[in-house]
Amino acid sequence: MRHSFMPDILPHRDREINEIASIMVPALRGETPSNIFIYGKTGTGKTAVVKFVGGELETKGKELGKHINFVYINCEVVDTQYRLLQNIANHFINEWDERIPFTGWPTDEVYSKLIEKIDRIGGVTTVILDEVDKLKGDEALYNLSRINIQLKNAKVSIVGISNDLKFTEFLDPRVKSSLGEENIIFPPYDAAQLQDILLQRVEMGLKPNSIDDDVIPLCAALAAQEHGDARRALDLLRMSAEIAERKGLDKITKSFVRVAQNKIEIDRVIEVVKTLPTQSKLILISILLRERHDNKKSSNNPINTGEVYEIYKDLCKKTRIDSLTQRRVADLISELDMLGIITARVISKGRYGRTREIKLSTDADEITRILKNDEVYLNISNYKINAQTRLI
DNA sequence: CTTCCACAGGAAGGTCTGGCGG
DNA sequence: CCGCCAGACCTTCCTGTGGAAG
Repeated sequence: MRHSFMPDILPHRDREINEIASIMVPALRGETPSNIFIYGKTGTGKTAVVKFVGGELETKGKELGKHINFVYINCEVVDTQYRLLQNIANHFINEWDERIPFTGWPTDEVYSKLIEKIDRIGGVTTVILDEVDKLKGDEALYNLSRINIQLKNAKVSIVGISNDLKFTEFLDPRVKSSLGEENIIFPPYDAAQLQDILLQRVEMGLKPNSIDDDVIPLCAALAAQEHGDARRALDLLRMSAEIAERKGLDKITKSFVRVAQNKIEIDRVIEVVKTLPTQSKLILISILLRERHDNKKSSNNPINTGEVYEIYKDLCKKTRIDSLTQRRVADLISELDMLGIITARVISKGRYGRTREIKLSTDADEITRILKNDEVYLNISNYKINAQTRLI
């Protein structure tokens, strides 16, 4: 039930599979397929579909005695030109071949070695670049897209996968046109489709009758809200199952899904808060202090940018950390908003100006717990805010 | 209808770091 | 080892603005 598991049947992706297959199929005749660019949000099945089609073509190729190779590279891991070339080259390793070291060679030498290797093997090689947007610099893409010019005996095509629709906008135009010969967009799954995906996995992974009827619709609905992320849907189901198992129960119920959803959310917040840079932490703590002060008085006046900045400045003074300008702090507040740990909405108070209304989007106690052992927080935790929103 | 608050948020430019080619 | 450059991170300066109050 892990999302990394790849089933033989990918529900609701027939159109995409056919489309990609029909673009790639010239490879079976030894021709170069067009380069493809694939877009889609996380958990829309991009990687699964491409790997699936790749696998099918590879076996078909073997039947027909054609050389068809697929090289899968995740650019988040392999993010420089050198390592990209090295990785592709080392994919075609065999016992009499030398391995290209992970550092030390000039880049062009790796490049020519790669050409030599691909040429010797011949046939059609498809390089799949997952998360291409993570690749540093477009030189690598440029070189790779022109590799065919130097090949005598082999063909190379490229499949780029990205979840950033705007990725190509700031790409070298030459790379853009050569990579974007074919564009495919993976739409998000809707709730009904997610249900089918979950049902398929349930059949494979769970005993019959171990699941309440309303569990799958709930998982699907929650994941559909999360831009139709199948990965999220599977995670929810798997975690609910694990929770049930840990409790020694043999039936998954709706309430476990809620717990799982909550846990996923908290885990995310923990991860984000822990890795926040010092200044952002201070800002978050300022909001936290202010919110706590507010609750105590049970007066519920909203927090705005100016207030946060005042508290923040006080905190900086007390901890002898250089304070940033309000302009910068405003940006950091937007950043916290984007990370989903606070919500900051622009409102107008008429005569009394325009500002952003800031709220923690996670429970204040939860955040306090996360920060409990934090170095920055420890120096501050004993401060409170008085009626004039000054730090005491 | 006008005023005017308390910022939002764009533009441009400075500083620092880290990677890279020579 | 050095100079160069991109990109992250900030500052300074700025213009723009929703809507309650007058």
